[in-house]
Amino acid sequence: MLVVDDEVRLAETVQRGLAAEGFVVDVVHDGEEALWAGTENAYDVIVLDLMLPKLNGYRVVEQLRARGIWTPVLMLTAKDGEYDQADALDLGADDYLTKPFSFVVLVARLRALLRRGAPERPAVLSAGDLTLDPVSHAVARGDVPIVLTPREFGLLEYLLRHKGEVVTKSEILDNVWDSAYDGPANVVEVYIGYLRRKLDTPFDRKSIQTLRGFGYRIEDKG
Amino acid sequence: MLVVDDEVRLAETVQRGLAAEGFVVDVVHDGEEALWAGTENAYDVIVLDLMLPKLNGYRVVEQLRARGIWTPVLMLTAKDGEYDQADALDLGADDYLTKPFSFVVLVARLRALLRRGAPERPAVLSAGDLTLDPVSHAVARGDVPIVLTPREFGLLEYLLRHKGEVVTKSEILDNVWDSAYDGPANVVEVYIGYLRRKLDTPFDRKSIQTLRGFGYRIEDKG
DNA sequence: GGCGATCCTCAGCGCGTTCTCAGGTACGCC
DNA sequence: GGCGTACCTGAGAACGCGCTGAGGATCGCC
Repeated sequence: MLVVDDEVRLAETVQRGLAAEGFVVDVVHDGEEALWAGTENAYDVIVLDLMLPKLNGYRVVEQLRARGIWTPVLMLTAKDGEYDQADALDLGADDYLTKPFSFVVLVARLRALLRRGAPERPAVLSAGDLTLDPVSHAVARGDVPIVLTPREFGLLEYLLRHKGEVVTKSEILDNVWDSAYDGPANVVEVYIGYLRRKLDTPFDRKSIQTLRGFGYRIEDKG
Repeated sequence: MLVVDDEVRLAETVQRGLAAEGFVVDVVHDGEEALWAGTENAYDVIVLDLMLPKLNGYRVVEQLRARGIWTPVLMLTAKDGEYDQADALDLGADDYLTKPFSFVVLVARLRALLRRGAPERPAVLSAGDLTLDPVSHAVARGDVPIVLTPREFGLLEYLLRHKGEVVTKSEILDNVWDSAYDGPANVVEVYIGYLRRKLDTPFDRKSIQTLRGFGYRIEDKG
């Protein structure tokens, strides 16, 4: 468990109390340390103050989620406005607690979070061992990350969202390219070519099938 | 999308968040309104609190299902006892989420529901063990996929859409070939030949029958 | 300004698809 | 069985789709 709070004494108190409850607790005091610690270690839960030096709690959660880290986060907030709570939840926090809080409530909420386990990740698109995470903009073949340009990413995302279906070149142009675009449809072929090069070498796969006269299709088996 | 919750502020927060995700959201605050709204409108998904004035969530789902309305329902429950969740699913809910929930989880679950509910593809055409899926442009004899050219595919699709009927060559020319085509009607014979070769070998079938002087017919038994 | 990354255009080529044609085959009728 | 006609099929030519490499335009960054 990780506790992040810039009020050193409060953090230490919480740490001692949680240790007494049987938790193993790391403590850091600013947003950058929190991000680093949260990225490097597989905590089961993170207690995160909203007001932090260097990087506030919002940004820490945002960054963690963007990196594909879905450790449950309990947000501590000194304010109690509706917006702050909503913002926290929007950004991917799983629960929040308004300061000042009672220690037993904190423990109860933490236990609840642990019981629920890590939240289900937002849908990750996939085809075989090829994965695409729309949230973190990450693409990988198995464990090997693949770097795509924005256009390539958009094209692959569209194909994966229509996995198993045939998509025509004009459908692709309508949905992946700007509506103002009216150049030759040949761009699609070019970008399919780029994608194939990145997705299939050196993996020796044929991710994207051409159906001559119809369009393209990406299959579930990848 | 319909959100039903008697906690007005929470409902509004959820509405705002979902709107930001691109959903169109109606909100009501008690069970009777929910039932009415759910009956009158064809929502793609309903988010339903369990504890509601007038008619609780269980009853709403029950009533909706009894009326033949199978809109996917995600149930929100403040309790987290095993029984409640099981009850919700028994009564016809499609998923549940325990309060408090994180927003990203809600969105992820909703997307999952929409994905699950959506795949109602248009009917797959078939004749015996021969299948043709207009969406994926896939043709198969049993489990064995068959690759067809666009012209062959169009011809087979037309025959299957008139399964059991006799279609004349001129009908085929009018509907499968471009209207500008005015060459010899012999092309139809040629393509029937291509199809037979691909569909019947090595399967030893006679998919397409010739009715001399009238045209062709494809039977249900394939 | 130079440089790299990204996006797009263009022309050439390979090859799959489409269609034509001619000759062979099978059906139906007398 | 013989004949006419409708249908089938193999070969090959013409066409056009899709792939690719080269290169220009634009933009952000050092």
